[in-house]
Amino acid sequence: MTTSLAEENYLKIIYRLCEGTKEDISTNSIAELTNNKAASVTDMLQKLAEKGWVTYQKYQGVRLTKIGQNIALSIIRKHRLWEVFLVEKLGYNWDEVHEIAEQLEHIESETLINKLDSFLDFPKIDPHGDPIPSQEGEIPELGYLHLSEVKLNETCTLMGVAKDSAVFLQLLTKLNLSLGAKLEVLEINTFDRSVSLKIAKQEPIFISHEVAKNILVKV
Amino acid sequence: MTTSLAEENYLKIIYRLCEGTKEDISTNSIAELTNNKAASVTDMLQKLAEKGWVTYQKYQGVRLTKIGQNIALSIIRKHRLWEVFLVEKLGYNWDEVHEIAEQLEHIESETLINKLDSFLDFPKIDPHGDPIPSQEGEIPELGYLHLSEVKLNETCTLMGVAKDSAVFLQLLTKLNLSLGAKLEVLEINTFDRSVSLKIAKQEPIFISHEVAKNILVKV
DNA sequence: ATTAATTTTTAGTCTAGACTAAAAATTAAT
DNA sequence: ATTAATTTTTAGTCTAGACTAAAAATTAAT
Repeated sequence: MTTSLAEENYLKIIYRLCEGTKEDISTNSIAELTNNKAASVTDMLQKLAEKGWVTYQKYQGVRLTKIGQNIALSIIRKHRLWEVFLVEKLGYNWDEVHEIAEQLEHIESETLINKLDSFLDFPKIDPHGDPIPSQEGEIPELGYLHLSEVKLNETCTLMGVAKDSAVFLQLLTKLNLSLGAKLEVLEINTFDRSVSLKIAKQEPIFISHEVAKNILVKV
Repeated sequence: MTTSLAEENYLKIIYRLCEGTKEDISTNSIAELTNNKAASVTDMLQKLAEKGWVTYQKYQGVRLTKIGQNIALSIIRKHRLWEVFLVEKLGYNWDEVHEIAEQLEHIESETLINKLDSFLDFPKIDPHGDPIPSQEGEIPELGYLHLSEVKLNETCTLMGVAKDSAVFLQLLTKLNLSLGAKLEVLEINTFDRSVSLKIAKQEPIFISHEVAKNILVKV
């Protein structure tokens, strides 16, 4: 069965919302991320349920079925592989690739994405540190922590980001925070949970809790 | 102004029909290539005229305006650059890339296509020998002949094809006819205008007029 | 346990881009 | 120069996927 562009976007967003919660997903939360009104979401959920890609009960929220998950994972796989291509081969920065990959992820060709995978030498993570699902939909659990969870005086390595909006990524770049950076938590302010950080041999920098929450690290 | 997928496909096809004729383009000819009904085409032509991309007079046919031409050329540029990418970088054969490029040509990003161009080292022709329009919409006139126009005993070089359906390209591949091949016209049969050909040092081969017509050569 | 607030769904519209059937214009044939 | 055949357009529908406003269900607050 084929999927329309709109359907693919819904599935992708529902997948994202399902991650990290066992709860059913609310209509409103989907509406927010798709930039649609709740009524439009209800409409689409009924169609997706009809096609067997989500389980949906009126007023009770929605979850992806196994098939729905696989569709979502294949879109995420495409999105992340294209991001690697854009950064590695075309020389884009990590904050510039999201919108273009949002378009490329909908190109439909099984062979294309596998040839691309091979051309890129089977990368395991995208330019933001997010894992790339395999062709079978396996996605390695990397077990990263949020920088905001790291304890005082511990050291860790920056492995990825939990958000890839351009402004956030540009801020990290400005602060010299890039994938692989070695970090040491020098200070955690109890008042606002802002963090003072040392990056390798540089002068300490200062980041808000909001930023720390969206940085993924390995201790 | 932005262009929808449907609009882009119409402009591309109108461009193709405009090439090689000074006549206005008929509704039916567009309907045939877009796989739509004539009534749907009329509808769209009115919209395109409204937007200033074609000049259209009821019952009198249609032509692209300068703006319409530029849009069409930018789509063709994208199509052909992606084809080069698919063949050169991902290892596709020339008969496998058309459908995928039909999707990729609609990806919208000025920077993307220029970075791709540079990554591919500014190719001048696509894998079928078709010229790639420049960013400014310049398209070099290559002045190729159809193989069917070459005279008896003349030699020429295969520079491109006038059609890129998979079956046609597969036939050429089977006959060992590829870009750059040196050809000699050994015989032209007056009955059906079929042609006997010598390729470099190989045994002569035999092709129909239909095939000869769709092969582009430089004498 | 009601009532109020919030969330979700239903009912009814709208637009792009397709369609069919019928009408109108053009072109071809006598 | 009419008439017949062909092409094109108009008028009216349909579907996907959005919307608003109102109704219904759920959750929160007394």
